Amino acid sequence: MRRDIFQAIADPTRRAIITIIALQAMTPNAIAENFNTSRQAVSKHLRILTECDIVKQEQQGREIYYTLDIEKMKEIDIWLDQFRQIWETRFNQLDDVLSKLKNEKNEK
Amino acid sequence: MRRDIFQAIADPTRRAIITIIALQAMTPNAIAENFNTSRQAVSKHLRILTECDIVKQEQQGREIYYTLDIEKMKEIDIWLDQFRQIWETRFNQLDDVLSKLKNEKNEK
DNA sequence: TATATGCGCAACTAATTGGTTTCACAAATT
DNA sequence: AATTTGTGAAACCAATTAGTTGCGCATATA
Repeated sequence: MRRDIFQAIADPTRRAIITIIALQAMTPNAIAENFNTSRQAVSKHLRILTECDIVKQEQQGREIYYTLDIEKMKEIDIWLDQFRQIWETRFNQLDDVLSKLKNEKNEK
Repeated sequence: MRRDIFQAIADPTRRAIITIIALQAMTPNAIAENFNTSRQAVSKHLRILTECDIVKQEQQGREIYYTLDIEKMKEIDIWLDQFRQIWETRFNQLDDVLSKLKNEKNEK
């Protein structure tokens, strides 16, 4: 089974869970109450997120609090870098076009 | 079937295809030659990427050139914004700690 | 005109997914 | 001590996935 950050964020329910536990630690029950899913379904997603190694858990009595390991999100950011380079290149090209137009105007 | 950008980048083969056609337009055959996959497998991935609406195609005779619609990648970037806010907050908190330490030093 | 090439697509397969129902167990509450 | 609550996990299911093989069709080449 593929267990990486891209697999983790592929499912919309999982993305919602990620968004919630990014801000505060939460129990599976509390997460399930936040949107239309059963506790068990949330539990399964949390298991997958754990296997993807992007959540931390802390036991308090019989409750287990899950939080997102936010730093792990940077891996996606890093993958996006390759496009950012192109975005910037295009921007620079647009910049070139603009300065050319400016020069042509000045030369008149 | 879920057909969004997150589904598009969930598969590693698809991520490789995305990376290749981000830089230059390519035919399915040419893409397949670049890594260990059959032409048909690539074709199926291109179909999914098309359904996810992140590729453009241009027919030239019997060849079809596929390119990435790079702008669509920004959707991922936008989703990451929520974490970027937290990253920055943490950075600012670290900043606060540092300036406090500095002040304490000065007070001695 | 006959053959080779590039492609999409349908049919099939094994594996994976996302969900449910049911259970067991530990911790809290009565 | 009995009951309720919070949880993980197993068994099951329908749907989806990622790949293969084989086909048909249009375009290029001989």
